[in-house]
Amino acid sequence: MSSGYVTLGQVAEAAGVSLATASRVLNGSTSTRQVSGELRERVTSSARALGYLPNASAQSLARNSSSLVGLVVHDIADPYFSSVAAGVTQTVEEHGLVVVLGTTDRSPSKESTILAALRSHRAKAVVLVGSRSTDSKSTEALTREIELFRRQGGRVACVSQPVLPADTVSPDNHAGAAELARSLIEQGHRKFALLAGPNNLSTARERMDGFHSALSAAGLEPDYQDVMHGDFTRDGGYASTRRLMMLGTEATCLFAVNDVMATGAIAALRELGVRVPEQLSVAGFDDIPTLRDLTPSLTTVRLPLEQMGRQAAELVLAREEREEPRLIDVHGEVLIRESTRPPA
Amino acid sequence: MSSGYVTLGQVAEAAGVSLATASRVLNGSTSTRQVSGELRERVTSSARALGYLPNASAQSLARNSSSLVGLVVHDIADPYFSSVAAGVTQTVEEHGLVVVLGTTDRSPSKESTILAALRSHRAKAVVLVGSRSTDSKSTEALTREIELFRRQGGRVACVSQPVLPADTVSPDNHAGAAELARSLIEQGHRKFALLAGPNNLSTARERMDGFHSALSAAGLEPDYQDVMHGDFTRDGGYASTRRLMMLGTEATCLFAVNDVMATGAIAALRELGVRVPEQLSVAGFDDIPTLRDLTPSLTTVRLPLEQMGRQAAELVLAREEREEPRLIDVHGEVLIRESTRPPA
DNA sequence: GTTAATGTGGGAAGCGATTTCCCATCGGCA
DNA sequence: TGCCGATGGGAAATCGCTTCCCACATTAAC
Repeated sequence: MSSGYVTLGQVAEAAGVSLATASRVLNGSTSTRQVSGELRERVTSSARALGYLPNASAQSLARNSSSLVGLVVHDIADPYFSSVAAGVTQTVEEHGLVVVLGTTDRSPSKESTILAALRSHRAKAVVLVGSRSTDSKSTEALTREIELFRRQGGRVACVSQPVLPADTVSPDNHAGAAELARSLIEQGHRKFALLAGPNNLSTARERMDGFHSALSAAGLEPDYQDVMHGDFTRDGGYASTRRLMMLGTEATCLFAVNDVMATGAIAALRELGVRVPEQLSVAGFDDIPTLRDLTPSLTTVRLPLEQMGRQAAELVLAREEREEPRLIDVHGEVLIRESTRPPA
Repeated sequence: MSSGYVTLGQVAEAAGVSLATASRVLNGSTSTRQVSGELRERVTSSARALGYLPNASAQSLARNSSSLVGLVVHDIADPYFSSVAAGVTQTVEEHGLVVVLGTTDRSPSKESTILAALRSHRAKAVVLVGSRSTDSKSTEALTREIELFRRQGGRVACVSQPVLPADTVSPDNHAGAAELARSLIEQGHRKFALLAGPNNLSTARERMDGFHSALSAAGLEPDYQDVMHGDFTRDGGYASTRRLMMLGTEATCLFAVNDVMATGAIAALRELGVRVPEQLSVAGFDDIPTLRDLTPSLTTVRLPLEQMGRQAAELVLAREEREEPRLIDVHGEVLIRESTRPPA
């Protein structure tokens, strides 16, 4: 009573039935087994009376599977990840399961560690959010970890990274960036500066590629001197932009591969006395909800982040056990707002 | 091999020792027991060779305690919570533990559900973030849940809510809001409009009270017609502000009890053609990192959100088992920025 | 009126660790 | 040489729950 736990055995005893029966009742009749109504009632009521709460560890051990679902992000404070995380969390909780949050800090080794922990807990599934480095070196350990995870019956889904043979919710970065580029060209821009991401991240590269291909299609040669590599963070965007401006550029429009970097860029430009969009247009990607109130409002490519999280979770929690890894394509909608305008 | 798990038994067998010995080695010698160096080596190496990974459920069952630490927030997409969450997560992971994320959606019943799940998993501790309703009705079940949780040996810490008898990291909302009010008065403001939070949330009320008390101290009577109640969300702030302006106000400064609502307020004012700060000053509270790049930059009270998360986690993970619930006071620093200026 | 089919409850064997005893062995010391 | 206290290792009991399998009963089928 004071420090004790109520066990199934105690419930069974109180109800005057065997452990097996009590278990059956509380599990809503395992498979086709039936329990008479009267016993069922006795068990449930004494369980309630005793305040019985099953020991999840014991259940996991016996069932060899837990009610845990992993959610792996790089940085939960980053609004991109927190938006997706919100979707994942909602869905997982709706299914009566529990979210285990792991943050990688963008380190592949940490990611492997997290996956191992999930494996150790016999997690039911895991949703990997954000793009990973694609160079085989650092992916190797991760891939093996994932392989082990699914060998245990765990399901895996990715958001924004069709790297692994797993269900994936993938925004069409290439098309979105290309469409954005076309809109900017249409506005009259001819020379662009680019705030790229780390080159080994698929997401970053896809957005760059999409942007480039649209430029090429329009007969424009991107000026590679105006490409700065950032790290997807606000401060990275800020620093890269300062560097870019110090070096000097003739670009009339700056495309940052995500909104967070674009935010840093605008901050840097303001400090340097460069007015946006009058002197330099700025465009981003993602349409981060928290950043929608920036001034000037960001021209960007909208991604339904929260919904993507929900879809990934659904994918991984779906009863159906399909062979083919599913790929859900997400369309990004170009939003022309205040931060871009036709060049002077 | 193909679908199997490696158990401690297999490791022991491979090393030619008993289960007990293998367990002792892998746990770094339980209590004062020593294992000879040679055996120790044999065990660790065959564990590594076999790719042994302990079954966390089995460990939890045997030890009656898991490596899980709960993190409960209202809405992980809200930058306030994601900032604190980042701090908590960092610290928990540094300790080699695993974070279980629960989102309440601001519903007390969901919160109880989460706590029960944590109890069921024998979580080591839980960090509750964000203020809860203080009316006893909805707190009752939660309090009981918490009581049960700690009876099981679980530790509890709260961030920003010294409601329960638990370790708490609490910003000094009253003092911060008062200091902010004094600064605004010093700027020359005499009539204020207030975007309050839900009245039953301690955080919201403390900030209101602090603000009011500073006004009174300055001989100013707050005009209660200009108090709008919001819900801590951006859209709530937006809607309340529209309502406020429709009703008309003579205030020269609008104080929103958090940055998120202030953001909504600024958006509404812009739509209404009211210039900030020229026509109306706006101040917030929290200094949300993601919102620092707003234009105009927000006058606010800075709270070290991430650090608060870290502290709460430290509190709950500290080895020392102190009797008195600890209370860590966090000072909020007033930051006068662009969104407020002396009235015309 | 047997035999077979079905429906229900209980017994007991795991699940994979931890941990408590208990025993064997090895020195040390008288 | 003999006894005793350490010391290191193993057998086995748990932890709380699920589930296979058997027993008994009731009813259906012939």
